[in-house]
Amino acid sequence: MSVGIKDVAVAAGVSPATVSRVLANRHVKPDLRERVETAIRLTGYRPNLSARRLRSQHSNTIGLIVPDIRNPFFTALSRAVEDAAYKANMRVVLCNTDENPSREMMYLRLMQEERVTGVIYAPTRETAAQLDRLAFDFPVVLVDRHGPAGKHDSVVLDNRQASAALVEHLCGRGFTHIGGLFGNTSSTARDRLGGYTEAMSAHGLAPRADFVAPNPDAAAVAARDILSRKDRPEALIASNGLILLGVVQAMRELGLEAPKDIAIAGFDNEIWTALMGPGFTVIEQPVADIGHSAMRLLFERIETPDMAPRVIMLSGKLIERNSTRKPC
Amino acid sequence: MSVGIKDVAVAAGVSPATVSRVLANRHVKPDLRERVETAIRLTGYRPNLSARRLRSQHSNTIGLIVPDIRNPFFTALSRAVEDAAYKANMRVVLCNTDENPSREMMYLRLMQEERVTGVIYAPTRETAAQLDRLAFDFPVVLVDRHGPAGKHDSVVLDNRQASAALVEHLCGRGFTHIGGLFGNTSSTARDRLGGYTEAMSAHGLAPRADFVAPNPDAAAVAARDILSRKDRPEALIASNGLILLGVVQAMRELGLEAPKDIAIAGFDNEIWTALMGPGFTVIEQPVADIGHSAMRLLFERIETPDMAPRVIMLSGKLIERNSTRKPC
DNA sequence: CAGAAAACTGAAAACCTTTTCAGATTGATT
DNA sequence: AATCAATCTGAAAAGGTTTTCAGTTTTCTG
Repeated sequence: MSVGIKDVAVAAGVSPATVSRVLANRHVKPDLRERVETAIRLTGYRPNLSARRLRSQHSNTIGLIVPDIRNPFFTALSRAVEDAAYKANMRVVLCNTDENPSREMMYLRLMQEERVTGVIYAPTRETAAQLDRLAFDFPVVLVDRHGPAGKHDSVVLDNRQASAALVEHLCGRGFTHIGGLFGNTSSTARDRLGGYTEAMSAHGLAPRADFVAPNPDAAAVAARDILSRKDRPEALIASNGLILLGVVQAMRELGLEAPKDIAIAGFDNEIWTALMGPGFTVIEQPVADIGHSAMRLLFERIETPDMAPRVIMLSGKLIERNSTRKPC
Repeated sequence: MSVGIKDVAVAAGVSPATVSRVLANRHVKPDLRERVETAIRLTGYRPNLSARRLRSQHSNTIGLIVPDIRNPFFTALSRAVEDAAYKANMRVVLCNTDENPSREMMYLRLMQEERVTGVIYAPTRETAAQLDRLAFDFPVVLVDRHGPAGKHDSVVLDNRQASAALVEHLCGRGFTHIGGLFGNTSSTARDRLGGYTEAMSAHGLAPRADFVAPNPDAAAVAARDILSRKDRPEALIASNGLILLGVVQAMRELGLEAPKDIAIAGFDNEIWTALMGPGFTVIEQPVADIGHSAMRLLFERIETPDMAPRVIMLSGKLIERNSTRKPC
């Protein structure tokens, strides 16, 4: 029914092996090659990737495992990964874990069954912690989040530095009572917390951090609480774009405005951060760069499996907007 | 090296066929099944999906072809599709076309080679137009956009109605000079234009439509022009979320505010539309529903290949916010 | 309890390629 | 012109599973 390499071979008066070689661009004499190529065109042959993968033992597939593609950071990441992948003639299969360790495990198992060439993966802290106990048959590059101390290839933002930069910025503008609202699932949130705490201490200020599931709704609930406290902070740092959104929502509900009632700073330079209200001060992540770097690391790891693990740390860029202006 | 079904068979003292049957949950006597299952556990066997696909001739893979995953509508759609897919034990491979017909063709060809079970696809108008000349070996469900008159399974918003609802709403609030900024690549934008034009005419009003590539930057450029005209409209409709974003950006640059200087309405109920400025009046699309319906259609088509094509048309929901309040 | 039907199992074929191996051809070198 | 190396080609094996076919065991029926 479907036309295979054999049919092409017959049509071209040649052996299947030769057709295969033409397809793989190996040396076959011009006249034969010619005949095969027209035969391919005539028969409308399309290779069967399953067969090809089975025999050649590599899948041309990379897995992308992220918490939730709806987080704009991961959306942009996935786009970068997909572009790089298809340029290298690879497919991307997409997996959302919802920060759920058991979903993570099931997807990792799936990647194994799929015999993927490699995986790009943003693990929860829980799974990341036992990452070296897990042994994979494929290279894994962690992205946005790291595993146990430098044991795995990874591409992350310099989160401590970025977080500290936010604190510096707020201090520079005269704020001293600076709160932070951090995600509770990722190493990234932890690192941002670390940078925040250190920088606060360095300025002799008392850190005051809260933790929350990294989604707008949960963040809004927490933010409502923080913003309603008697000792409401003068400034609040949100540890990612979704949490920032929750904070903004809570402020709206409480009728508060930045920077008049409280200064706000966060992560992820989503379009709306520039367009909404006063404009929000954020750390911009080089997300396309993160994606491309991850793919590069992956390819290099495939090339040279025994290389020592590498951690690429990219720096964020502080984008100052009016949400952190000191109200006169 | 890798443990296969044969190794399991040996370990269990049984034939490979039996192992296969256990795996596929077919009738095999309890004691054998037991032995096989422990053998599987002991050996750490993981099926090889390529081999399985090659032999069984179905791939458990569905392709998702969208213009750009970064468009939040398609992000949400992909999430819905992925959820449904993995529930049905299928993988999703993701393809971004950038509204580029040649990329569309290459991805469709790829889907063919991948022998996918089916494809969910948001085509450009250009490719959609010749969709019945293309013959695929797999079922295709169009989503968000339709092909030539009801010839293909598809799930779309009732775009004409939704667009008309926006016009009605604006008329009801006393606006008469209502402009529209529409995308220029999709059937959807066309339909929204149609609804807009009709509804305007029905009210004896003159439609005034502009067209633009459906991304924020292009939309901002066009919007700057529209908003700077001497006869700037009293109200402006943006035909999707990205274009709405461009409009908002242009307004900000020009120092205009909704609804004071101009009323704004659009499509896609992104979080920011509720949170930004006055709150933006939009048509909310039941995007998760669209994704699930598409998957359902796909599965039913696989089940019953000869069924007549079906078009599911879902209605949008008008969400009134203050961007369309009549300024006193 | 015999015979028929049903359920179960294993050997081997099949799925479609790529790859290996060996043979054949070509081209270069003496 | 003969030899050697290099290049090219085809036959056949291999990759890991499912499926078919046929044979065996069990269950059911009368």
